[in-house]
Amino acid sequence: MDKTYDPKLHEEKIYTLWEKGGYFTPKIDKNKKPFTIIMPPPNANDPLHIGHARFVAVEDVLIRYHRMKGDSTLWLPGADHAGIETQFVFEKRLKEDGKSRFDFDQNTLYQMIWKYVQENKKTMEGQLRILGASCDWTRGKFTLDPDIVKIVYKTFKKLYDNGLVYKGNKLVNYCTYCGTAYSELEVDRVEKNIPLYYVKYSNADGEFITVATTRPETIFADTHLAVNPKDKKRGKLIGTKVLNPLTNEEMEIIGDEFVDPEFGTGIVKLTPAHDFNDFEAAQKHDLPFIVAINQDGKITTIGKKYAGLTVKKAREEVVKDLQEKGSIEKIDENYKTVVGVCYRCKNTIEPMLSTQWFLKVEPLVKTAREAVISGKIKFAAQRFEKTYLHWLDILRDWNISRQIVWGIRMPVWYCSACSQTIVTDGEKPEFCSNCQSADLEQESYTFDTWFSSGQWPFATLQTTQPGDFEYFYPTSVMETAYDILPFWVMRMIMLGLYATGEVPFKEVLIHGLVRDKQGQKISKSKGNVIDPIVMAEKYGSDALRMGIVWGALVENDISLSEDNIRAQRNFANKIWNVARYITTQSIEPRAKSIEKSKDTSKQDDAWIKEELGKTIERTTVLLEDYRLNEAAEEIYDFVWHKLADVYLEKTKDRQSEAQPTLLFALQESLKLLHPFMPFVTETIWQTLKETKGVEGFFEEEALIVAKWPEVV
RNA sequence: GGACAAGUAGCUCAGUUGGUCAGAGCAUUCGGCUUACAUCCGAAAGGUCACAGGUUCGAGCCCUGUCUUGUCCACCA
Repeated sequence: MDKTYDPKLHEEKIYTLWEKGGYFTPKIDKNKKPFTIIMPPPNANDPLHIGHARFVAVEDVLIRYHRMKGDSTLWLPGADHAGIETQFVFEKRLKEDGKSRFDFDQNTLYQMIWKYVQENKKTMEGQLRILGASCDWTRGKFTLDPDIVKIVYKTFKKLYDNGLVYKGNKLVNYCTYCGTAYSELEVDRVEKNIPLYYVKYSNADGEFITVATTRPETIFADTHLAVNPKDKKRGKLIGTKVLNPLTNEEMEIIGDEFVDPEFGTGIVKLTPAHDFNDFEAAQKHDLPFIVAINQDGKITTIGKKYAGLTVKKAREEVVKDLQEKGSIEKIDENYKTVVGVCYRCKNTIEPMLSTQWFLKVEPLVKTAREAVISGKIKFAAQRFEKTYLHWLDILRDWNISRQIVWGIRMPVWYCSACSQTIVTDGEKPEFCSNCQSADLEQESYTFDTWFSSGQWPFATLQTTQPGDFEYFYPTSVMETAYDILPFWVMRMIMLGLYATGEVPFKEVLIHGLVRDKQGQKISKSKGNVIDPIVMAEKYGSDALRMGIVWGALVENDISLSEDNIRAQRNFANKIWNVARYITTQSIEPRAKSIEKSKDTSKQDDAWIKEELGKTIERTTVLLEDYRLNEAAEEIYDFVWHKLADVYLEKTKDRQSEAQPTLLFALQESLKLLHPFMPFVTETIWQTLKETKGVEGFFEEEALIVAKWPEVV
């Protein structure tokens, strides 16, 4: 054994040993308990980042622990095509080459992205191996695998047939830069300083009222104003008419309680096609929906002289014109308001009237709520239960269609002859079910990525091996970051329950974010990125993983510093040297040894065994409780400060006699530490197996499948 | 405007139902190249556990209020 442990010499070999040994692939055994984690499939558009390393660290600990406990343990890996995310990344690359997505047709673009994603997927899987993920590659799935897609289609058809999916022309959150509609979850709210314009609206008699608005550029499309009917001052305006300051068309003032008399001037201009409040009010009062802004973010032809201008430009022009007419009473330049921006490109989201596919969430929300309240699904950290229920409360019908290329195209066909809509489970119908025409065209929209990944737990297990679904579903733990709780966890629960009648997982373990040394969020722009692969190469995967787990409770954010990782590298070296000492030192009594009393020796032996027992007991309890950081500290403390610092030192002059105890303590320590630091522990195990003089120890063929220690 | 966290040694964090709970790692100081490891060993220093009340025989741990920080939610033009 070398003087220091060098991860580079061992990690790759050890991983190959595991993978070739088939240890990651569980056998379905009715006499054993299954333990299943479906890996949150990393996006196949970028290399892994430090956040991925955290889920690997946490999930692999659980997986290896359960495997050693003897459960039929499945960790199912995957890759996510990550719809808009990937297209966004890919378009950036196109832009670097001076191209855009509009230079290609739908199929060509799809093929190009496909190729790009396949390469990334390979990289990503290689990185998971570097990190030591003991997942079952024979069951690996990709979200665009044909059999997965088939299941997504099936679920969609079922939802459609049950009346839970509908196509509707509604107000949606539309990003004119990404060129697609989103659900409300993809909209970020940011506070912006936007001027509030006070615009005068005159009536035929020359009297005027003032309306406050942040969006003067849509004034030409407005047909109504609104006040609160309970508003004593302005209620009497209801039914009266004023003139549109831009078009001079008559506008009626209606009454609706959504208007806050205290805000602005207590009078609101209604733009039903571009504002959620106004949309609702317009539906109630049967008002017209006039589209003022196109999906390309420019003013429509209705805007006449403003037509074709961007929203920003149009606003300037309109304000200028209104000012010339003397219609602007004042401008509050310091007004701050919250506007929706695209979570991806950060540009302003335009509420737009658009025909999209929606999922009725109400019945799904009901069962999803029930599953958690009844305890069928538990959150390891209870506080997230509240967050989850809150999300369910505010959920609206889910827009599941996206106007992007990269994704699963919706299995919907339109008849060119009679415009019949036909939904299938994937196959193109031969004829129109209504008029028998064969002239059918497929919907160009793709599914929201989360619609398919929401089906991931059952879709994967239904397409891996026969019997998998029956045996491994519902899965044991869903371990993922808190920022995708509403996007993913909530949807998996809703869709899992709908499609299978069972919960997709019994427990949700939420982990926090990885931050930098100062607790700052990690981002490329801040330049504080920690590359997990670089860290693994520098200090070893074990050190990285232990460093991550060590930091804080799983559910809390951790501040990761290189110091932290280095400390764990040192620890890996420590246990390596303990093994080195025990097996390579002369076990003959030292010349200068002092005779110790039998009693003292016995006491020392009993002490280390007792400490070991306590460590095993505590570690096991802590692991069951997902308190990985404490479990890690427990083992660290035993190995370093009890076994090495104390017992090993105390027995130096009687090593021969203490050898069985030393070997036993080392063996059990390796087992305890293995889930956290799999490479160094397995390396030692494999080395010691070959070593003479350790008969009766390290007998299992590999540590990864050695039996978890029990207290004797 | 709500919700949820967190405020404990210089730094990053543990402290599970109130009674060796005042801890760990890193950093610091002092002394050691002791034949497993200098990626090391030995020793030390360092906190009125945000603040103010309260419950209790006893409170970082429970209750009330305040302050600070962070995150999330929210259709007020």
